[in-house]
Amino acid sequence: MALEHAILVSLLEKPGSGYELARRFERSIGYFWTATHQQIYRVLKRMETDGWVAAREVPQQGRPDKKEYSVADLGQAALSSWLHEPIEPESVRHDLAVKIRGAAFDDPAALVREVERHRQVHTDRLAHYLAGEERDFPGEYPAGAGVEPDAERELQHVVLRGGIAYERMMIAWLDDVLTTLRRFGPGR
Amino acid sequence: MALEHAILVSLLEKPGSGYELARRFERSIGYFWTATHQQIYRVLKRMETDGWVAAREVPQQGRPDKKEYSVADLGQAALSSWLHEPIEPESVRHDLAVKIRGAAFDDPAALVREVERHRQVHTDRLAHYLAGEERDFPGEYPAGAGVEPDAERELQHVVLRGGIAYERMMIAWLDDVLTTLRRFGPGR
DNA sequence: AGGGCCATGTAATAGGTTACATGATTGC
DNA sequence: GCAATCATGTAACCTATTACATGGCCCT
Repeated sequence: MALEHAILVSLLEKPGSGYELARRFERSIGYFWTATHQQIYRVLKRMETDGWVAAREVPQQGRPDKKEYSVADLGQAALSSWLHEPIEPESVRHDLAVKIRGAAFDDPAALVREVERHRQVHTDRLAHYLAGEERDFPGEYPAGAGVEPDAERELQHVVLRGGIAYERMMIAWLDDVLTTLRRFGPGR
Repeated sequence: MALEHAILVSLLEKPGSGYELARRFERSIGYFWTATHQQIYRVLKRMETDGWVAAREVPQQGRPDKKEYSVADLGQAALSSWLHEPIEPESVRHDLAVKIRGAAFDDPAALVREVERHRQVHTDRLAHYLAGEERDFPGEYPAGAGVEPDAERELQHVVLRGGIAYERMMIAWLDDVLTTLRRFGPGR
């Protein structure tokens, strides 16, 4: 119950078309909330009907025209009231944890490759986050250094630091998993 | 596409009724995969029709009879083939991260309470995990000590260690978030 | 000529949530 | 007497995924 809100945040950061939003949901905001273009177009249409966002036709040369959406007053209000709600206890879905527990009833060693593959994905993501941090927040430290604070920037940065901490934790844990799995020889 | 598999793993660890499964999904396996009783009964019925699980009527005194489910050969095979699939890139849904980025367009300081509440939830979960670890895996170390390995036990333990690492990471990150939010005075 | 990107959608299906429903027993 | 726990389900609705569909431009 919050794709709408993720879209509002993304459009406040920068107005854009459904297509552009779909691309953002493949990177940036998409690391914290996934959505496909089909979903986005559907929700965007409803949000327009409800007056949360306003569309502006932007003619383009050499490309199809696009509808650039931006947040309307009603959308801003909807976001604000969502931010003030105390809800959501985070529902989790860790396929890999289920697989690891399931491996006890199959062949634990057969999971090694799969876990290694996941480890690689997390290593790549970490590298990607760190590169983004160097690019967008160079020379900044968590505690700031007397510079006047820019909420949008700093909050984006703290979320990014969360992503970095998550990837580091995952890599360390997956190493633990690999050590554990390797204690069980193949073909058991 | 894996509630079935989570149920199979849980039933392999210990056969049980739909009700009992629903309770397990509130703790233990539920920390990695959430499901309500309605969902479980529906899926369990389908799994029975498909021959993945077998039900046994267990008469009880002082309580309604229950159907105890256990994994059938077809279910075991289905689990095995799922374990050998290389899939799933983990779809994420971090409401809080979206909220934090959204707070830049509202009142960052108003989020402090919400984040503190989340921090408390994670602190409680960590304490709960650590208590479970002391109870179920006393005196064990990640690298074992020459004892013969029991796959089911050790894999449960490594998953639990993942939960512990996750909660610790979250607590540290939420502290970082709080420090950042507090840099923006109230009523901005 | 073919593949990839830009741009927007519809349709069918699967999965998940919320609300409603029933009924017995145990403990306060 | 009332609430909680055990036990099982149905129905309606909302969300999300997968497949299908179109069409022009740009680059190799």
